[in-house]
Amino acid sequence: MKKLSDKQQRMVRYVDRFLSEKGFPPSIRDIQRGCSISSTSVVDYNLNVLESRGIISRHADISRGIRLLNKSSESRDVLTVPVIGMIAAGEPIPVPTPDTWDVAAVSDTIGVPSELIGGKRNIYALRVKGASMVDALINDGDIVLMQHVNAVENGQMAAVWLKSEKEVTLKKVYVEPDKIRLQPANSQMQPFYTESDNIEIQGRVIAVVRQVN
Amino acid sequence: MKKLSDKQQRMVRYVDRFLSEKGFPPSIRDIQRGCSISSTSVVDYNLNVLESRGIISRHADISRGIRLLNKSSESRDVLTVPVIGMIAAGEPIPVPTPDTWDVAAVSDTIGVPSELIGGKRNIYALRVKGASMVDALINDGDIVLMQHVNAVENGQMAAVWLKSEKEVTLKKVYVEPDKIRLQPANSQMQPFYTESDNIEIQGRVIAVVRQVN
DNA sequence: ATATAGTTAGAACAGGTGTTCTCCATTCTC
DNA sequence: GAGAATGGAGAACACCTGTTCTAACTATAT
Repeated sequence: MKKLSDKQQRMVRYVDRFLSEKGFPPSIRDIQRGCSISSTSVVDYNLNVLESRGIISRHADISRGIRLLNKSSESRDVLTVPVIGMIAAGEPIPVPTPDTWDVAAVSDTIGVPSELIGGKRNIYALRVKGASMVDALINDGDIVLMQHVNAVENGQMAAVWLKSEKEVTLKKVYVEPDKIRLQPANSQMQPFYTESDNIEIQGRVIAVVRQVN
Repeated sequence: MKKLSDKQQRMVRYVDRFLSEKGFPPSIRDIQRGCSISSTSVVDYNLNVLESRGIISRHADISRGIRLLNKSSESRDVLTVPVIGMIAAGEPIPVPTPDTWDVAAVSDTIGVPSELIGGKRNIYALRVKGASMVDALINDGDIVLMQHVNAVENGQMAAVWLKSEKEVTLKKVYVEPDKIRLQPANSQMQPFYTESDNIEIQGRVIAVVRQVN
């Protein structure tokens, strides 16, 4: 990939700054003035070069129809997800209540890029306590992003409450004839089988975030 | 505060959707068509109402000069981190170059809440390929946030290149008399010892992000 | 009913803005 | 040096688009 000319780099920076300061893209004549370019056709020419390199996208005949690509362009905002409690092997996980969504009632929150959540609803977070989830490749202190659901599709990772064992575990859930197969995320580990009426789906695992040290 | 009319609510939703889908604001005639409004002057009229209520801001005589206000307060900062390659057991990890930070050169990026990074510099991301890192509780497909450094403090998790084994591994690094101890994150696993001149620190692990399913 | 504020319709105007055309300058290749 | 490739200048055109004007239509209160 050939390097961008000095002028083209200035233009990209200008568009970026303009966009974040004003909230809408610059017109060609804005770029012309902002980058001290003598003619609109020069701007047009270089914008076409930038588009052919996939750095921006343009929309013909649309004012300010410039868009910076490569910028995780879609909803690059952070959602604030409440960390409503701990998850450990020996106890059921906390369940979100209407109260939980009150800003005041939650002591801890975590910022999450909205792309990780992808529009899902009923999202909350739990902090993992203890090393009982290592077979799900989840460590002590990790944050698990959960979606509050009562059932999951085959193969989805879920927080499962084992009634007779009085234990919660994070496993991929497969419904098989007459029984349930709980498969650890670590494929080197053995699956676990149990009766369908021994389990209770407490939530679906959306993502795991671990901050090291 | 008086309630917004049905039409005004539709307009706000339309602007929001348009903005996140296209990356630039709609024109008045876009809104007119999108909300099935009969006249541009009606759009103009209601936009003025919305502006006087502080819901949007407009810029006179500027095409598509509409901006949604309440969004800025919610979107805390996300850093866009380049995903510059893969990390696998058998090969050295890609190292960031000045080129890598070029907007054009990076194909993939990930949004990360700035709190995860905490002001650190030289951050990049790698996608994990293969299951060779399970003893670091890292799965195939996980994203590893790295900091480009040449040395780490005792006990910090690092990407270590083992020269004689020709292998990269993610371990906690401890300097001991005459040798180096590489400790897996999974405390149930055994540490690995090697000579100090057999290793090369390629970067420090900042965080791990796993998106499930 | 009358008045008033709020809202809508339709059209036209004027400036903003993307586009394009022609000519020119520089650099590189052969 | 001829020619191609790249980049630039200036102007003009045509459409996009914000704005404005007039007239009419609701709704509510007087």
